[in-house]
Amino acid sequence: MVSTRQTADERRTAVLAAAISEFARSGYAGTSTEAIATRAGISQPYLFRLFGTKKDLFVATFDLVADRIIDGLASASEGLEGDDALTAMGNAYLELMQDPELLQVQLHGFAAAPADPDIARSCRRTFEVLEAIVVERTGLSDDELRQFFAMGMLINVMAAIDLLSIPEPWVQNLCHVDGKAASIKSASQALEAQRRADEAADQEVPA
Amino acid sequence: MVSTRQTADERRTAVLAAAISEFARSGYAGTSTEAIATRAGISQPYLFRLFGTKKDLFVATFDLVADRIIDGLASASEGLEGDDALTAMGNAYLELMQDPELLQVQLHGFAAAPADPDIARSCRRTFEVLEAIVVERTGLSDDELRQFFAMGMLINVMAAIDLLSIPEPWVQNLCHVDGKAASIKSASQALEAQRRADEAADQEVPA
DNA sequence: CAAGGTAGTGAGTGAGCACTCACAATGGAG
DNA sequence: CTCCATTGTGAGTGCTCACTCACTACCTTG
Repeated sequence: MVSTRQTADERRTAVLAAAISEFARSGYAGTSTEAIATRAGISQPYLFRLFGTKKDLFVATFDLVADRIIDGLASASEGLEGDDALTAMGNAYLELMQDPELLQVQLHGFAAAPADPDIARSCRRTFEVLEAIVVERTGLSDDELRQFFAMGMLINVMAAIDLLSIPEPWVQNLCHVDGKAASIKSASQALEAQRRADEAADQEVPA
Repeated sequence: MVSTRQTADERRTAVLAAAISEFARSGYAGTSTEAIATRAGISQPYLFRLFGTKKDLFVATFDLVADRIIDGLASASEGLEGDDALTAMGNAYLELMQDPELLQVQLHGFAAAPADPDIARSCRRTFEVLEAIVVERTGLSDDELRQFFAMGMLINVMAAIDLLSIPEPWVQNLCHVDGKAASIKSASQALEAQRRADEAADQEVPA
């Protein structure tokens, strides 16, 4: 091993990065702590020393993802207000599809909420904070606010089921969002590339 | 045992009913076949005889849920067109929150898609069929179509994280959909009741 | 260089899981 | 009443998983 020692905090951020990738793919119940530890380059016992419990790690991962998304929207709309802030935030959320892992982790959190009150709490908190910042920046009406969040959830799902890489016409109807076809197209290519990489990785493990 | 023998098909529908409940709560990876078999009142080996594989059972469950949702929208909008069909379908989807299990299964399917191409295929097929029927009945533009689906995904997530039972003001902003506060309110009460029943069930098992 | 705290792991452990096999009960057809 | 196909199960099997314990390697401070 060439690697030297790191501080616990450095390791924690490395573990969280690995956890985002693994949880994004397989969700809370479907991901093993072993897989995360291996990807992070540490032993599995040390992962437990750093995070205590698989659930604690999942909640920490989910919260980190939420913070990143919130920061993304906040910084994209910095200094703007009204419709300008709205379109800036919409574009920012759309660009998250280029790194679909964040959206997939969020979706897995939502899905896991019925089975675990701690996860449910984190989900609600995410919504609450997002709602507050969107309202503050855009002054949206309830109806528009709801539509904004709804579009976000649709984007989450489209990232999860990889709709953008499907060339059929009914997908086109759903996906050229607000004339932002260009940004979605590039997101599509990034998605496809990652999908391929993931499949390659899947082949390797069983071999 | 008082129970008499049933045909395999009767058992299969009983198993699917049990699977909807269990998968809704804990998702594909988080649900054990044992739990489903017990709830369906059969032994676990027989479940495998009836469905072959856990994944086959999950896909069958997901497809059944999709069919129910599709049938619900289709029958609600029967003989209507344009805006009438649209609001009828919207209301029908909203009413699904009274039985949130269907929406939760759907969400778990979407979340599980990145990890499994068979599940992903089922998810896309669901979208494709829904898109076709909504377009046919309502003649919606791409933009409106997208908004309709987006609202559906938001409702899925709201059902999963149990937003309706939260009395805080920021939730009110999101939830009194299109003046249909009444229908959402009643859905909320149904949700809360089930939530309580589930928690009671959770207490019993460990005891 | 000694001491002590922090980073890090090898080797488990008990429980739970998907799935199997050999076998039993049941009911209808002849 | 007797076959026999179909329904149904008890008792595993091998594997994976979350989590633990006892221990070592390293670095800093005095």
